[in-house]
Amino acid sequence: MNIYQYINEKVLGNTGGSLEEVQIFPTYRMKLRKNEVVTRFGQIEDRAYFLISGIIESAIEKDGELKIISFTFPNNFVCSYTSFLLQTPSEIQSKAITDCEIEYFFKEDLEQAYKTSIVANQFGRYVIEQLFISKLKRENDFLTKTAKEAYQDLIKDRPEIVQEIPLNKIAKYLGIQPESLSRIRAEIS
Amino acid sequence: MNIYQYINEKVLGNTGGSLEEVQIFPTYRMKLRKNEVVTRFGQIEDRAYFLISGIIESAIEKDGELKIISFTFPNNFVCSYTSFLLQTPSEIQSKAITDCEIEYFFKEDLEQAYKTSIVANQFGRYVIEQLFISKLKRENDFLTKTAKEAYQDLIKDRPEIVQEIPLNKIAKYLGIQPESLSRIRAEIS
DNA sequence: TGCGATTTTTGCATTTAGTCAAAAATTTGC
DNA sequence: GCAAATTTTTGACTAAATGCAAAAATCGCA
Repeated sequence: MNIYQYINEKVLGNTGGSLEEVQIFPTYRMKLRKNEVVTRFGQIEDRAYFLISGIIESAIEKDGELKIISFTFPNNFVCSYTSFLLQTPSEIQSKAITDCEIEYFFKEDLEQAYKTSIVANQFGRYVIEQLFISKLKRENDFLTKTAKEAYQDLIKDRPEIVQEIPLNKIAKYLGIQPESLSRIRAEIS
Repeated sequence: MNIYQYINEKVLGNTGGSLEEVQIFPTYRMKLRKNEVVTRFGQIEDRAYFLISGIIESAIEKDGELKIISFTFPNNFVCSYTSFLLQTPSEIQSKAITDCEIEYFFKEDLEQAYKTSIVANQFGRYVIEQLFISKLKRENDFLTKTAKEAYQDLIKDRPEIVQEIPLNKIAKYLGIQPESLSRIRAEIS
């Protein structure tokens, strides 16, 4: 899937047909090698990326340690959103953790599209709605689950993460240390 | 401030002028007494609320205990967003913790406006963008701060919460027990 | 003003997660 | 296929937060 297909299917709910209506801004493609950084700390984000293939991790940094806020799988967007939206320095770093293929577009072109296109606005709204819902779920998890419950639910709800991502990264995503996750795993089995 | 003024100023960036363009759907008003519930667990949300005056808390429930996800102050929206967006049963309960005055509108009217109005789409996008940014900040807090740091930063960054909200609710917002917050306070002073 | 309800604090035993160090297991690149 | 690098596990100890119970302080309002 590419961005235009995403808009056509996910945003507009079409199951095929012409993609003319959804070409609301130009898009570009690039490939990333494993470990290549997509968006850097301190940088002002002027693009948003759509993941065609591969996996990207997004992390924040505290006292020299990385804390992971998300793993992005294909057919989803990845971006330093706060930086993109407010044009502030990014506190998020996104890195390819496998070879990736991505499609991207520029904030400037998006803003231009927003001025005249309802579809563009529906697109921007839809993407942020989905992201917001995922963050609400995450807040819920932090408030209500022990690390053990969170890990068990991750196995159930997001098996792709447990299968594809090393445990030390999963720990940093759950907000605990790798040693703690290792002990939780020992306890479970 | 009311919803139309919010759209005119915050979404469109106007500093005055006619409100004709921003009357994209009908709005309604109501008053709430302290402790009155706005949105209930299990209910499918068909409205979104804009707080004119007062304070509203939104909470989720786990093992009979409430965990607070937000305190809403005037000139902000409050809603069971996941329920509103996906039309699923609400996992969030919102309650007036002071007497409140609120303005609200119906999802149906919003959806209708989305079909034809760019301003409506810009409005929906803007509101969710702001909420998303606030949840990103909260995720950052959960991942990087100890309870003590979180409380100290709350005093600095959101003094209105520390001033207006009882400590047991603040604790449940920070993800800790009231006893723990009490000990943190004792330690600080 | 005073009394009951609520909120906040304190004490103590327990649980959970963190830290640091090092061993074991696994993966990666040549 | 093997050595180096990385990831995962284990051990001993420490720090942080919880649960429960009860006392102290504060609030609401009649």
